[in-house]
Amino acid sequence: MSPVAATRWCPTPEQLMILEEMYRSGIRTPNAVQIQQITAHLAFYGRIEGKNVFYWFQNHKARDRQKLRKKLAKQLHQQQHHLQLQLQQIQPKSMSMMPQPLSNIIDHHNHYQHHHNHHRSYDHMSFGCCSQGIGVEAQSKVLSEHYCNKSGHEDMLMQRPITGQNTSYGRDWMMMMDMGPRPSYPSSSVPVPYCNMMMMNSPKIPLKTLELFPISSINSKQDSSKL
Amino acid sequence: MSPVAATRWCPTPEQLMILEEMYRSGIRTPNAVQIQQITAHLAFYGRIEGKNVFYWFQNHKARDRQKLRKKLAKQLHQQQHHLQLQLQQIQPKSMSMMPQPLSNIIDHHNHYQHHHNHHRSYDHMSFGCCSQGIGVEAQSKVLSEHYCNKSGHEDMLMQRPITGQNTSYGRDWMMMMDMGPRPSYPSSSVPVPYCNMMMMNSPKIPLKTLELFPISSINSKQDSSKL
DNA sequence: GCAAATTAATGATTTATTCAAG
DNA sequence: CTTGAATAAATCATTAATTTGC
Repeated sequence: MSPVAATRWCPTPEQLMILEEMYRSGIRTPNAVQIQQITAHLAFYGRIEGKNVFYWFQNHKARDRQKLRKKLAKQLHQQQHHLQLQLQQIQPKSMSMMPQPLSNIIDHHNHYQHHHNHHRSYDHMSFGCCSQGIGVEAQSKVLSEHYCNKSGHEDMLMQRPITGQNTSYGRDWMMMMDMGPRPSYPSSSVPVPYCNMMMMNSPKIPLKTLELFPISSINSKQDSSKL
Repeated sequence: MSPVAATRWCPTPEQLMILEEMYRSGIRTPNAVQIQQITAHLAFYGRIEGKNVFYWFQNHKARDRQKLRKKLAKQLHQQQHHLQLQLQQIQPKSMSMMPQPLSNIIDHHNHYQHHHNHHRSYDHMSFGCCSQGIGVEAQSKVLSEHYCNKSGHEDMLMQRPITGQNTSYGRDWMMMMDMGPRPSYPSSSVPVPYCNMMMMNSPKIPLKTLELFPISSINSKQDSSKL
């Protein structure tokens, strides 16, 4: 048996530097094709597989967020005190300021009434608090933005395909799968709802065509097809 | 146009943290005055309206309860199960053949076994330098992964293969990914220092390694995607 | 100086959550 | 309401740093 490769991947300094540079310059969740390419290039410096690249970005991003969160939490810990004081000023005897254990009881008590009241007072609101493609993702986006803010890309950051799936690994993997098992559909017509146009994150192109011709043309077609 | 504002509210990390802290400290159904106050405070960190605060507490409370319910249900179920077992012990009948969801039992006993034969693998990687034998190792991995495959239940026997990868949804696409890395570099290829290539924000992709990797067309857009 | 012991980092997996399509 | 896709969070496991006693 092969004496090597029975252990976890350990990035060489070169690989690490490149990955970090990529991260710094904004890559967070590379799609399948990107991963492929990154992997191919990093392979020059040592053993590496696609999954290593995938995991590296996942972990790095997560730990970045984690770090940032701790930082913010610390910062806010002080504000916390301040806030509480102010809240107490608002309603010195408010039940809502009671310690947690009582919350359930309290809640039961005034649920009906409060709910009713508020509902009334906000009668005019539109109840569209859901059903758009923004959510946790966006939040984390904000986080990472805080961390590696580049310039004025904020609006781009917030943009997500409004109705569509998030761009991501999933579809890409499927496409790769198509390479092997079964070509369910001709590579020209891909049955995936494309909505990311401006979002530019998924080359929904069967991988096999990668080395043959520029994908941009296809992309542009798709772009115009939606939205 | 002005960045956003036409989309639903998306709490900034600071806002979220403050809201969560308030929730933790007992606030469940803030009244109108409180909402106003909270809103005013949170407005410091970003766009926010009273209704956002209102809905946030509403949703958070609801989901909290939901979580709790599930948890309790689970506990109860377990207790029942234990009780049953105890009863059966008292009155042992045909316990031996008791049909049980094996998955539960089998499940969490993984823990891989160690492999201490490998710190060797660094030898040829020599931190600091590069440009040598890569390429071959990946195969063994692919091979071993090939065994524990979905769809076959005989694989249960193989579960927790000694060297690594656990079963799971991850593996499938990793295998797919393995198609790509293709560590076998064309002999001519030179490791262009290449960090920028993948993420050049420029919409038009300059690029040096173009001849080898058709990245340009793909990357041109995606790269800026996630930054 | 040196390993054994301990701790910190980080690669790899698993679990929980979220969104929205059916 | 259920379910699939995506992925963030939590966790596990191993490797590197480091501390420690000799």
